[in-house]
Amino acid sequence: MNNKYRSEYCGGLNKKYLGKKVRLAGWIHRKRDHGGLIFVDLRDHTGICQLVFNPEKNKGPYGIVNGLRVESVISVDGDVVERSPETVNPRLATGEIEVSVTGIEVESSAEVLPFQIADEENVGEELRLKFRFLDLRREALHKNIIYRSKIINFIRQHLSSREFTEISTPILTCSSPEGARDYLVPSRIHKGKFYALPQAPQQFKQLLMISGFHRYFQIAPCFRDEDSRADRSPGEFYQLDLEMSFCTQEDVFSVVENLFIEMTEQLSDKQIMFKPFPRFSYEEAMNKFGTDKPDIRFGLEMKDVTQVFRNSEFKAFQNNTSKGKTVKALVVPGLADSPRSFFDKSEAYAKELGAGGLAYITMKDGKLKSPILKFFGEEEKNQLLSTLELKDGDAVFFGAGKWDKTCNIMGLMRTYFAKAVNCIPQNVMAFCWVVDFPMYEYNEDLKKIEFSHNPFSMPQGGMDDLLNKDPLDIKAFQYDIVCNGVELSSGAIRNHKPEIMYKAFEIAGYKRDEVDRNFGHMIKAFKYGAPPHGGIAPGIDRIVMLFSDSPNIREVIAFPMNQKAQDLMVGAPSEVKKEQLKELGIRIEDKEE
RNA sequence: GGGGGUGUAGCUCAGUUUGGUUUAGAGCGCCUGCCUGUCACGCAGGAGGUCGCGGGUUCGAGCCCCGUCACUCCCGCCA
Repeated sequence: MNNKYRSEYCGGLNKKYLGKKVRLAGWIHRKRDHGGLIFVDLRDHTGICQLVFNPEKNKGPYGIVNGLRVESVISVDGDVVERSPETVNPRLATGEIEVSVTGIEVESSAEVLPFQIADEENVGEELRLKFRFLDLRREALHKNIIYRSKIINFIRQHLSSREFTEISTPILTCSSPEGARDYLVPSRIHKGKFYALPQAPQQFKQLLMISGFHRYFQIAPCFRDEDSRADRSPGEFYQLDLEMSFCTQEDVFSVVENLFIEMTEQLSDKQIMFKPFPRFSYEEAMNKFGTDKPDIRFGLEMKDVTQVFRNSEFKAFQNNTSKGKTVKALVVPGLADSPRSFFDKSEAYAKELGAGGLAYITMKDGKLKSPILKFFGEEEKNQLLSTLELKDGDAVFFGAGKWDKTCNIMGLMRTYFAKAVNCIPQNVMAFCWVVDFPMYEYNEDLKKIEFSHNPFSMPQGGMDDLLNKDPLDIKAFQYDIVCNGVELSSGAIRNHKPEIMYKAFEIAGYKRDEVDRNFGHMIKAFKYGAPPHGGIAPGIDRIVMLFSDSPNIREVIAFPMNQKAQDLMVGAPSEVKKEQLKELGIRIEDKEE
């Protein structure tokens, strides 16, 4: 690094350099002009160092820096000198010394910036995205991107030393009928035909297992043309895609748990709440937490009280005790004394989520209190008390209706109350596995049975289950890993047996020739000797988000798109020249309503 | 496609409750001047506004009403 621009980095200077001549290069972070003396905080990627420009000692450099704005790029020569004790800045790593400048070279003089780099003040996202190269200079974002690099580097080293081979898979591939909307790329050579960008390297990684690669991973770009969320960037994102051959579900769990535990311990100061990671069946997760991505940093588990109201006079509950319906209770300590307005507000939120209402009972001085209590018989009250184990100060909220919808709503209320009573611990990682996902689900709109996840997952009972069980009761070797209520990934042990695959597709309404047409290359591959295999693909962006406590996925991506899948900096997507379209055989239809 | 929030100086915001203080304010930034120990330097002065856009109500609209656009959060969607 000793070249014409610099001999040292700004952040590395200290008393050891006293008396030495150094050359530094970087950005003018701040400038303090005292008339007869100018201080400059010079910033490079390692930190900040104070430069002093004194016109009595070196008139030239003083005059030049005097005319520069912040964020201009300079290279300076100077002497490292000790600061007098009263001028030491303990907040700066280099605060004991400063560089008395003897020469300066202006590499780039900066215009007035659209927003300030040195300030931490919030700037509107639109402007930040438009000037992303400036936003990336700011400490918060800069730090995140470096952290992301560290995480990815850790993953590479960890997996490479554990028999995993990193292999790239195609970006231009072919559209598949399942799943998300594809991004299409027109073919010039084959007019009217299209490549698709991969939604995930799913098929390729399975083919790699068939190719005998034992264990594969990749930091894989994935493309899905779906709408964004705070934790879901539009268009493109990255997965840690991994797959293992001759493995069971346990083997995958072991590798992934190990990875996340070591990553957390080595790259963060966060505590892992539960080791090994707890496991919940899909059904259990729904029943206790009302979601398939439970946040287990806090308790507040839901309890099922359907049986209590089987013969109740209270019809609002009794009507929801038949098959497929449920009555759920959520006990929240410390809310019994809340004002009426709190309960009203909570109910309003529940209704927003689609609940009919939000009945509640409070427990105070050993007595139950509630507007609905008069509808309950003595036996019901006793059963409730024993089921819910109510303590003084508790409030219990009820939800009743169809099982999945009610679980869902009460699950969201659980999070709502957790925030209300402020019982979510910070700086912890609560990982868990959700297992035993159903193989199929019933689509109410289309009145048909569909795959609930990946069609290539192995049904737990194999061919036997497919032949003999109610499809909706069949479980798959399909699992999710969840942390702090964020779904990091889905994974599965795959179905490597063609006959079971045809049968699985048949149940979802695909005829044999349809399967051959859409997935023929996969089936064919499975016929030439396929090892049992399985894997998982945690989202890199979400991992970095969790580790860096970022509220938003754009905070961990160097050049993200906005909510409408536009890159405001380069202006993508953009129109293209007529000639380009013509070459591709594409004509744009007039926009019409 | 649907629902919520936001939109006022280059940036971050106040002003909107209850329409009427004149020339719509503040901090930061910017420009000019002063300043040799600051580190968010300080001091003095100055420039900078289609109050997102369009329409309406009114004697009068940044403020009320309708529409629209942009950004954002959520639902749908994302095996």
